[in-house]
Amino acid sequence: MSKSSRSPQLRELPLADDPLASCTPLAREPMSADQAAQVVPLLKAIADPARLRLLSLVLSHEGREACVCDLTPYFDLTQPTISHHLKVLHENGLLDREKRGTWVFYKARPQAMAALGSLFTSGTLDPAANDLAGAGA
Amino acid sequence: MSKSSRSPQLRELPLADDPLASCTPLAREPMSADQAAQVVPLLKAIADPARLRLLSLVLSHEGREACVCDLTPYFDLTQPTISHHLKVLHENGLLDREKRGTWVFYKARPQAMAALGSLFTSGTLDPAANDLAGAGA
DNA sequence: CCGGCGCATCGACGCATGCCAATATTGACG
DNA sequence: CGTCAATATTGGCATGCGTCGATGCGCCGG
Repeated sequence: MSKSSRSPQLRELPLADDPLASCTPLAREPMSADQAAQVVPLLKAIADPARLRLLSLVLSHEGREACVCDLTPYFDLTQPTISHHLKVLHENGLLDREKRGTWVFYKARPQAMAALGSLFTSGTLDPAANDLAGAGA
Repeated sequence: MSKSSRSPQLRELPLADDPLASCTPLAREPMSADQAAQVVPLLKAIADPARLRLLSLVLSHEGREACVCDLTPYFDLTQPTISHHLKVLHENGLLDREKRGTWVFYKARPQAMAALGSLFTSGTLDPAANDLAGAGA
């Protein structure tokens, strides 16, 4: 029910050919538009060089947290821009935000990383790890 | 050497606190701008609902390959748009392109998925899996 | 040889996004 | 209470990107 007119010759391989393709949830079954709409914001959030590095910097920092003044010197960007990117990461549940005195600390959320990793490795999107979307805004 | 003036109180945790953060390459060490520039195009490629679903559709199809006429009916997009998205996925090494007669088949590249997954799970970016950038263009 | 079909390319349009300068806000400190 | 430091917000600008319609190209059947 997928062909248009004259169906092209298909390889009717029973799947389970190479190890990778049969275990990642992306390959288990066609992802629905709703599922995609859930995950894409997360991917968009890390699909930026500054944000990906920010995330990595926070993750590799002591206590997996860092204040803005720790992160800014790593970039050629202005402080408002860094702040903007951190906001995006926060609104998508990738970073927690905690104000301590004058400083604002951003802390990594392992669940978010797990949710992203599960796209490529583990079982289907874990709904428990998916609630991370409710963190921001 | 990272504080600005009066250093805020830091948690000097020796890391290795929870299982996840210490094993993903993003958390091992601060990602360099060059590394980010390598990975970001891949992330951008899948950070789109249509492209993510296309990738999933191909991955879950028989033989992990599909022709355009198989994919188009899943979307409310025009054929040129689908073709454009497939081109993006191809240029970033996520899909292989093979013309068989009238039809063009797009086939998943496991190495690309592995490269992406390694961001969140395995060791640092595998250079062997990274050559996938040279597939397109 | 010709008509149709599958797919790609092109050009244009509108919206989203990254960036900065300027300014506002919040908390610490005297 | 006034000032300064750290961070967030705003507004505006330029670029990027997703989308479509129109069109071009290659392959197959008649």
